[in-house]
Amino acid sequence: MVAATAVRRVAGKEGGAVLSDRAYNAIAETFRALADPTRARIVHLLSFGESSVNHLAENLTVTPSAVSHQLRMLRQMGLVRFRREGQLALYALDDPHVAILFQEAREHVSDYLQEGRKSREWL
Amino acid sequence: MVAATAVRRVAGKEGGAVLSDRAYNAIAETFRALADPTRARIVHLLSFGESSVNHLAENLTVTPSAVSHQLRMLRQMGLVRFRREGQLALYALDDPHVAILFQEAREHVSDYLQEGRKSREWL
DNA sequence: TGGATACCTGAGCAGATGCTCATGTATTGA
DNA sequence: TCAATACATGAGCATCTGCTCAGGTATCCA
Repeated sequence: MVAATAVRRVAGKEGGAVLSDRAYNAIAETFRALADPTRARIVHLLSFGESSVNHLAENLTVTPSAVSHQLRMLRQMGLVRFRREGQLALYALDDPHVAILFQEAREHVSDYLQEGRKSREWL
Repeated sequence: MVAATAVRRVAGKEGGAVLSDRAYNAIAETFRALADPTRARIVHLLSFGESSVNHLAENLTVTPSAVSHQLRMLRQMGLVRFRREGQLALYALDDPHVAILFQEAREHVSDYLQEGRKSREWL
């Protein structure tokens, strides 16, 4: 019963309240969108600006088909939006939180590795 | 070739550089740790303070075994740490980035739903 | 109109995931 | 020492994921 008092104060509005199942599902879904190396790379590339499907595919060394599938998922999860320009489909990040999430995870990984639990030569 | 110039400037240190495969894998792994409703709830509960396995299990309405399995994963991924106190294993978040990540995802979901693309009665 | 380019999408498959069940280990108190 | 409590963990299974492959749609240009 260690954190019981904190957990039990189901406060009003923002703050220390336990959320609904639906909220946790939506939050987990957001993380799931970024929980794959290919999608993480897509999001990172898009943080530099909008990009076409083939351009992403070339940079990621994966087939345009695979990228298209992943972009569809990212679209459905509300992380990216796209517009057409001629034959091109130009994708971009949908809101600032997405880039912040990526940056925050990157810093967590950096801190984690700095504690000497793993090698760090890739940073 | 829309975002090509931005992508190509493989800047020094922090900034607009493309990361290594290992970096993207580690970042994706961090998101994967939070990409399940049960684990998202565990992390949210732990953001209020440390907690025992059984206490988490009761609050999440899942078996202690399932919680223990998930905690093991969160431990291996560096999101939580634990200490023993008698028979209890008390778990806590390992670094501030974890709580920030959760909060940022929560805000993303909130913004996303505010745009009227889905219902919002759970917030 | 017809071909080329750019992208989308359904089917299917190998591998990963999250749970339950059964069992093992560590700490406490009688 | 022995039972009880609190966790940990391996095995097994239903389900999900991410990819490839094959085909489909939309736009441009000759």
